[in-house]
Amino acid sequence: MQLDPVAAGDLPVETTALARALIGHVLVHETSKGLIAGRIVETEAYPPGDPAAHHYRGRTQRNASLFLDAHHAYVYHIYGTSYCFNLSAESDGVGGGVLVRALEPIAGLALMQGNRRTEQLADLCRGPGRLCAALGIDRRFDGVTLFRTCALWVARPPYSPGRIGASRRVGISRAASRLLRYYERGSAFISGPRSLSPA
DNA sequence: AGGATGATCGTCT
DNA sequence: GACGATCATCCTC
Repeated sequence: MQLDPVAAGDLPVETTALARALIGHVLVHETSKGLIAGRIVETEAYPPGDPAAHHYRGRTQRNASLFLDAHHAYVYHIYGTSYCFNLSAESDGVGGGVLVRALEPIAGLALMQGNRRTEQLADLCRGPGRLCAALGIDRRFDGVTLFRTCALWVARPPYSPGRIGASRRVGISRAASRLLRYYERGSAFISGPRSLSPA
C-alpha cells in the first residue's frame, strides 16, 4: 500500500471538522526497525471553550501544543501508564484538539505486537493509550508538525472511509452529553461503545 | 515541598 | 462491571 503524506491545506482547521475528516487517514511512524502504521477509525473533538478539554483552563507547559496552529502533535502522559496522541486544531494561540482513540493496524504488525502485551489484531490499537504503545509514540513527538517533517506523520486515506457515527465522549464528566466522538461504523477496531447515537 | 488529579489499561470477579 | 496501578503535571501552601 502506498502512503501519501498529507500537505498543508488538505485537512480542516476547525476542531470538529478535523475530527471527522481524520477518520480514514493513516497515522505513520517510521522507526529504525521499520514502518508502523494504522488507519484512524475513532476520534474525539475538544473544541475551543470545551470544559472537558485540557486547554480549557489556559496554556501550561504540558498543553502548550494545543495552542499551536492546526495539525501539530499534542502528546501527554496519563495515569502514570499511558500516552495519548492528539492533533492540534484551530489557529495559532487558540486552544483546540482532536484525540485519536483507535486505529486499524495496517503495517508493522509484528512491531506492534512487540510493543504491546497482546498479539490479538483487534486489540493492538484499540484505545488511545494502546495505539501510542503500539506505534511507539511518546512525548518526543509533542509539538511536531504532522506533514512528514519527522518520523511521525499523517497520510491520506488509502480508500474512502465508511459511514461515520457520532456519540458521547469516553472517560470525561464535564460536557458529557455532547456528541463529539466520531467513529467509522462497522469497524472492528474502535475502542468504545458502538451505539448509533444520532449525529 | 507536598497533595490531588487524570481524554487509561489490565486484571479480577 | 469494578478496581488498583502509577507518575507527570499542576496548584496551593
